[in-house]
Amino acid sequence: MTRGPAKQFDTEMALIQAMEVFWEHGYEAASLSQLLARMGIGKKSLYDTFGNKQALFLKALEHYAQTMNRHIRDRLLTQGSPLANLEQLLLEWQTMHGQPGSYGCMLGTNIADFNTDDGAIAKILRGYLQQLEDVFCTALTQAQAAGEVSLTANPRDLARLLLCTTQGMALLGRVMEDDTTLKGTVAAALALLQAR
Amino acid sequence: MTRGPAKQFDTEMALIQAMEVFWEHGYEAASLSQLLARMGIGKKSLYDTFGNKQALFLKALEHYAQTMNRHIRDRLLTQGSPLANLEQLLLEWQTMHGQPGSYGCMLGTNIADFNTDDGAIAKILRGYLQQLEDVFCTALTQAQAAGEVSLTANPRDLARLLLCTTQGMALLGRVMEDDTTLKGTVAAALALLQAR
DNA sequence: CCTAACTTAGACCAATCAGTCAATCTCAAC
DNA sequence: GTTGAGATTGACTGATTGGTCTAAGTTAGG
Repeated sequence: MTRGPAKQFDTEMALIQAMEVFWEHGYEAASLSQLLARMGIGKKSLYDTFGNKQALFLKALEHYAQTMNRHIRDRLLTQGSPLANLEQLLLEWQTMHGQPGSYGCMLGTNIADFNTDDGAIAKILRGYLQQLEDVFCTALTQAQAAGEVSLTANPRDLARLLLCTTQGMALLGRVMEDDTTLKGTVAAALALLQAR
Repeated sequence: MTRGPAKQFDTEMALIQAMEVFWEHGYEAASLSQLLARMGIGKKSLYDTFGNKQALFLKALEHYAQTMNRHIRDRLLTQGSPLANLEQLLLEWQTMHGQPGSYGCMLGTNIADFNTDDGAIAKILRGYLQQLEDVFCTALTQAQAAGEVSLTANPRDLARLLLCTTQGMALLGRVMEDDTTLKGTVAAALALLQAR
């Protein structure tokens, strides 16, 4: 089939390294030199393999979103009490983004770089956020069915609230010194959800 | 006292223009050319008047934070029902950040550019966010005193939840096409606060 | 073995970045 | 009116940006 030598690097591994740089710094602030250094490959290899910076970013973003959304879906839509699953997820989110050196959520971090005007990429970001909202909504509906959340609450709106809150948590986690803010946030959210 | 001609531009006006650019694009992405164009002044004038890009940003950030924090304080800690005041504020926030072309909150937008490692600026951002949390906490305590919010709720944690949620709203407003997400978020938040 | 397809390293490109400086201009104080 | 401090303009700096391209190296297929 193909002639010549094989690639000297693992494509998927390099993509993950690139994802980490974009995650940490955002699209604009992630320079090619940083990307190349972390990926451990040459400039030409990057352009031959991934196209250009934006194409690489899109692949990295897709990898991040699919991984995270699947993880959250698995955590929420599993056996056991829906509300307890949600509680587990929020506590995990609090721990993950509350520790120093947290980079927040890659979706949120990059929203600043691609506002509504950048049609294409903004649309992709919206899609992933919508997926997240849908998972939350499904979980909340199940919690209502299980009698764990009041039936008077609108699960769709509640899911939107959860989306905003979790994104805000990830964002603030980037700048906060300790996990006080996030711990309080999760405690209050759980208290509100459980009280009826 | 001073000799020579007066400045040909209004310093405070120029600062506000600069603030808008930083607000829209964030610190890193706001280029000097954009700043100069919007401020309508020459490069030398900028450096003579404000120091450098970072000093200009700090002044712009301070102006933004003081204006916004004072506005929110005025809205919340005024006469009338504390909970109704909070409701008014959330609806205003929803309207402001739900419309297309919204730039979100300047604090949140710039968190991505200055993570915990950038000690000085991160500290300033934390300070302004803390002020916001404190105002929320005071308002919630008043709402409890007025019997509008359950006494079992922890006002400090509730304030932290409000902080994360409002920052998340401003962030998502940057990328969302319509105000559906934000409207739902506010509706759910108000329902949870009022239910009791 | 030998060649052609493929990869790689690094020189190179124009554009832009933040920031500086010298020359010019303007006007208030004396 | 003269003078000189302050303001303005635009050319200029070195570094860095994302991206291209040439030349050399490597290895599989015939």
